[in-house]
Amino acid sequence: MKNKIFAIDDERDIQEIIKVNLEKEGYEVNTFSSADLAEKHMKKGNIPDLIILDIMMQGTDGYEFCKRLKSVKEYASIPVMFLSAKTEEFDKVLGFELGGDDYMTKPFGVRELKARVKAHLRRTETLHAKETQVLRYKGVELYPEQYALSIDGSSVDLTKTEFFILRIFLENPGKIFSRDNIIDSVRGQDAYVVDRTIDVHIMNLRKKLGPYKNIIRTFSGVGYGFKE
Amino acid sequence: MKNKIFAIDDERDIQEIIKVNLEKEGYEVNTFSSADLAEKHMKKGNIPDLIILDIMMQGTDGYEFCKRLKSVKEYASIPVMFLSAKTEEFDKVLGFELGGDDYMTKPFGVRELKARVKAHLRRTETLHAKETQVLRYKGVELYPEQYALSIDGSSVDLTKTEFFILRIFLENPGKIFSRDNIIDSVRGQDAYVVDRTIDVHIMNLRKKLGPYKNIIRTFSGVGYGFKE
DNA sequence: GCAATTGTGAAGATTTTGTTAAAATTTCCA
DNA sequence: TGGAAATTTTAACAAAATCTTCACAATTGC
Repeated sequence: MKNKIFAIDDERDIQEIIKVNLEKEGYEVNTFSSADLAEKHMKKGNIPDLIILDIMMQGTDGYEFCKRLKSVKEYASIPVMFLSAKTEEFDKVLGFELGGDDYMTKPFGVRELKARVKAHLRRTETLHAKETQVLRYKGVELYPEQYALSIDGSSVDLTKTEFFILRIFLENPGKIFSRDNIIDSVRGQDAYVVDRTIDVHIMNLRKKLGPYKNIIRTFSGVGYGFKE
Repeated sequence: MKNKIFAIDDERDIQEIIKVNLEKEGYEVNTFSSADLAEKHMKKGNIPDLIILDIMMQGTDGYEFCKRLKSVKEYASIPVMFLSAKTEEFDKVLGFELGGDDYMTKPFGVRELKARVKAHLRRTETLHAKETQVLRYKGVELYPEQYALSIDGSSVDLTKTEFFILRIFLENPGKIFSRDNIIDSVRGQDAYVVDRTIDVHIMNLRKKLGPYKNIIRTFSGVGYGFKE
């Protein structure tokens, strides 16, 4: 999923440079000419993954906005990169003191900006919990990451081959696979086995599927498939 | 608890400036004149919370060191701040590409350095808190900060390799790791060992797990994993 | 009904893993 | 720094798990 970035700066040119370049990197970029506008947008439930923030602006200035942001638990973990014409060390230190995560000075290099943005997002993405994928049909659940099958909640062990066969079925409901198709996707293109071998795997799979054994259907003369 | 910082730079003066100023802030600072020395220290179990890294050095240079660090799961989350006389945008971008988290150019302002260090530690501390937590499953308790394992209350010594393997299992319950996955997270990306080597580590681990040896399950043709 | 196709149990072949001991490497300590 | 101890890695073989085949029974489709 695309990472969302807010660029808050009262100069249209800067907004454009940031937007164009970061979108080229595959980010979704929203630009705002003031912190107040950005804040309004966030209150509507539009939460960015990173904020690029000018300091001197009409209305709420960057420092103030950052400080406010970091005091709200929901927003505190969003990285804030200051981007300002203020080059004094004092200004930078203040930015960090108020909770900022980075500080770049104008004029800035686009490539450095992109690199820094990427670095911050890299660091935060581990925080975002990864959800495990599941292939499900009724009480049958297959967890690709875990090579595991659960039938009505209780787990069943599969062999590697059984796992791959069941997976191509669940990934392609309705599709019928010939025995060649099946063995190809499980063992690679140039593996040859006797047809009866696949039948045996199917049989073993059906045994393990218990009450759901009929989700694997036989199409005489054609092959096997999963059909609801 | 004090945050530990490694400052790696071949100039004694720089080392001193960093050490003195950051210690004033309450950090524990270790200085090294080469990345190789720092790495040796880390292998002994001395893990910093942040690394300040020069680029041009004798032996392994900063870029190379950073890249290697980020490829080892154990070290990947440690923030790396480059501190270099190389001011070209290209150099900065490269630093970030290799997994760096920040880049300051020499000469640098001490106050800005302190502010940036603080910002990085602020960001990682929540993550870090989780990392030093005890990993527990039934009577098995793993203490990440001391390579120690306790089984039903009595402590068992683990070797470093055993510790890391057990840890990735306990951190990812249900997930299955191939032998390559395992050795990669323990030794870094481009380490090659024979498959049977991992089996031996697993066997030794199981012996030490005593009554809980079966929490490490074998998935034939796939790898190993921890499953409740 | 009959030929073709599929289901099934068990035996055999193959692959994968477990285990031991010894070699190579690293770490530790005097 | 040298050498002992600890650790990691490897090789060789045993054991286990998995896959494949075969023979024949059961089923399907015309």
